[in-house]
Amino acid sequence: MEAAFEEFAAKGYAATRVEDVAARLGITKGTIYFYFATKEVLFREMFRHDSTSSADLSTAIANLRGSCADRIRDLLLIAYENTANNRKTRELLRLSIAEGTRFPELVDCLHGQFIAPTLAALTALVEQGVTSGEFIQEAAADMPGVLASSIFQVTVWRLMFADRKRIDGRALMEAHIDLVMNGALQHSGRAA
Amino acid sequence: MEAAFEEFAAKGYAATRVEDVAARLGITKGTIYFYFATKEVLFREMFRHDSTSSADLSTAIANLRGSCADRIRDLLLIAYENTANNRKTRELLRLSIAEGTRFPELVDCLHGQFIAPTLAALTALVEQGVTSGEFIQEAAADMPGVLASSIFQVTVWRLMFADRKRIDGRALMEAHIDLVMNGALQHSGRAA
Amino acid sequence: MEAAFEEFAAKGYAATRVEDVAARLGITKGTIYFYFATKEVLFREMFRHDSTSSADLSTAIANLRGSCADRIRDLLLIAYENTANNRKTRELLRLSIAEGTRFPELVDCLHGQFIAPTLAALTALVEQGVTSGEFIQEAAADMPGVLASSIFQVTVWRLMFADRKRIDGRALMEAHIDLVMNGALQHSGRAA
Amino acid sequence: MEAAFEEFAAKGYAATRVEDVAARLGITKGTIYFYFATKEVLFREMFRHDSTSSADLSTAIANLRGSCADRIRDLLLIAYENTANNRKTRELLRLSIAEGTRFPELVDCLHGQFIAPTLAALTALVEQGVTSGEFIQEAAADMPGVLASSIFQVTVWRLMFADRKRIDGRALMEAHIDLVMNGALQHSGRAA
DNA sequence: CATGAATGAGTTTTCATTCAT
DNA sequence: TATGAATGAAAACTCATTCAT
Repeated sequence: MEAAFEEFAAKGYAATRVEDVAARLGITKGTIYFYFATKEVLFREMFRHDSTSSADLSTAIANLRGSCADRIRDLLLIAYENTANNRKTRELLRLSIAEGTRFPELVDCLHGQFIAPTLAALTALVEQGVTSGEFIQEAAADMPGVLASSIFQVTVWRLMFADRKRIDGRALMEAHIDLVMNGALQHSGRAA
Repeated sequence: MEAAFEEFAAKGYAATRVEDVAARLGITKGTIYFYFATKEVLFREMFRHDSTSSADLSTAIANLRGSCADRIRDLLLIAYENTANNRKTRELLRLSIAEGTRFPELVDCLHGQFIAPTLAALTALVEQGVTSGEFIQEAAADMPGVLASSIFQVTVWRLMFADRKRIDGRALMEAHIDLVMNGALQHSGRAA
Repeated sequence: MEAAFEEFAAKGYAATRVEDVAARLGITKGTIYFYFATKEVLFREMFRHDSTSSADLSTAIANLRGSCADRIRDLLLIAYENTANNRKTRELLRLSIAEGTRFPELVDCLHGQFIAPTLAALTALVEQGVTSGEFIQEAAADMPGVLASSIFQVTVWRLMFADRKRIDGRALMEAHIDLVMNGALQHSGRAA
Repeated sequence: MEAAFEEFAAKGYAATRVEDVAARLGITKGTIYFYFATKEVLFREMFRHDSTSSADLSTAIANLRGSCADRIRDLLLIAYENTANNRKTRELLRLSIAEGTRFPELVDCLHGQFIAPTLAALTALVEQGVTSGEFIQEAAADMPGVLASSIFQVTVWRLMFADRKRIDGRALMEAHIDLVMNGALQHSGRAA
């Protein structure tokens, strides 16, 4: 019965009433308590369930083809679709930010499911690119973090503004990747 | 009495008790209600007060010197200090994400105070850079958004992990700016 | 659970605590709120229930026998028993007077249940009496109102003085009817 | 400062806030407490003041002229103007009915000021009329009460319905007096 | 005299939780 | 399994009352 997700996502942990979750399912409070000992347990299990059930990246990563830059681009776009552009993941991030102080393990769970694997894959690809001479040496250490940043940006933007201020997430992702790869400065010799 | 900020930031709107806010000030509930009609009013006024009172960027922007790239770098570092690296602003962002559905005007207030001015200043600087030939034409449209993304990233990271997973925000900011300016690819001719 | 009547009748709307009503039933506050959304709803439903549930006059009216004067007398005595001499109705009138400004629909409800039907029945009987020549023409218009007045008087008297100043309601009713029918003046020719 | 009357009359004792009374005077709560020890004292003094300050009937009674029937009619009309048709007295009656259980002395105060004197004067006039042969013997005992009843009726009607259901109080009073004096039955010989 | 700030006991209302059926 | 009634602890909010200024 993890459509409890809808309620918690919409109102937050404290403001959600167990009865609301039940009502959404057309059942009564009592039934919820038959399956979950407390509201907190319900929240935890919902969160764990929803953050675990998502498609994992490993197969996608294995199927990447092309230059490192290409594979990074594709990986980021996949990650984008799975997180910033995926309502469920986005709302889990909202809950992580909102209730993170109260439920740190859940935040770490989300980290382990989405953030860590993505950063790890990026790190691997970047290292390959440096080894193969595709990327400059100095960029290696920070590239994974820098590349991932627009995913956070788009996610937060959507959580904050919903439909009030639209943003073309995919275009921003692509522009971001492009700039990080090629740079914005006119002169082509390396500067800074 | 806007140290109500501490309580709301720590526990969120719904989970904060008016009495806790009072206790933090060494006064009683009744006194809070003498000044604020309801808990909601207290929250709104706290939020508005704290998001308005912050130092504005305008003077900082006026004092920027150097090339466009230099000024952008300095502007972003200033913005970083005022937002991702400023506890109050960071927590306001947490509240915006957590309670944004319930209080959209507050989210928009925060946007008007921090996000919009920063993006506007970045846009102006980028345009200057394009006009002066410092930046390539194609980068212009997306650079402001792309440049700002690491601020979101660092903010969200800190909100989620607090001290559990440290991040060197400033270093990431600088690496991000550097990469966006120069690019990561080895070959110096423009690609993609 | 309309023994909430007792509490509201005894103390008025504002001075009655939901907890008192619960205590009278040997249950707790929460249970009251399980059945009634607010104290106001509880009051409204109690009032409506108690003013509606009372025995209606229609059958009693149908069974009246004798001259118009006799039937009027009997009708008034029945009305007296149902209102001035009926604790529940009396207290509903108290609440109507006390809380009428706040709950005008309830006052009108009481009017529709008790006052209007009684006045209508009286009017019908008086008209019959005039048609049949039993009553003088000039008395017709005002008789219903005049006849009913002692019911108000006795009710108000009891509400004000309870047992501190006793009043023989029925005797006063009968004397009232008798006087209205026959007049108090010695000379038997019609005067003024 | 007995315009506290307005507040208590409008909302009843329990629902009136001391602050409302102060606000009506453009002063603050504290000032009220400078003059009156408690809300209850304020209410009592207001009630006593307003029920005492009214014009007394004694001089009016002394000035009555004409037959007993005429003097009774005039007395009742004067009483009507002073009570049923006088907003202040009417509202005091509302308070007597509403808060009578809590403040019985006030009810008795109102009785002593308005009801008892009127009934006493009526009783005296009726006795004169019986002695002089103007009224029939049998009517004597109940006439005062019966005559006064329409005053109660009109008062209660106005308290309950305000402007929602108008009533011509004076016409009803006069019709009532007329009927009690002359009777409604066609045949002029004494019946019942 | 008058006020405005402060209080704290009390009241309405909410809701997680229990449990007999 | 599921429910609906019931609870009680807690939270929002109210307001009579106090009192230093």
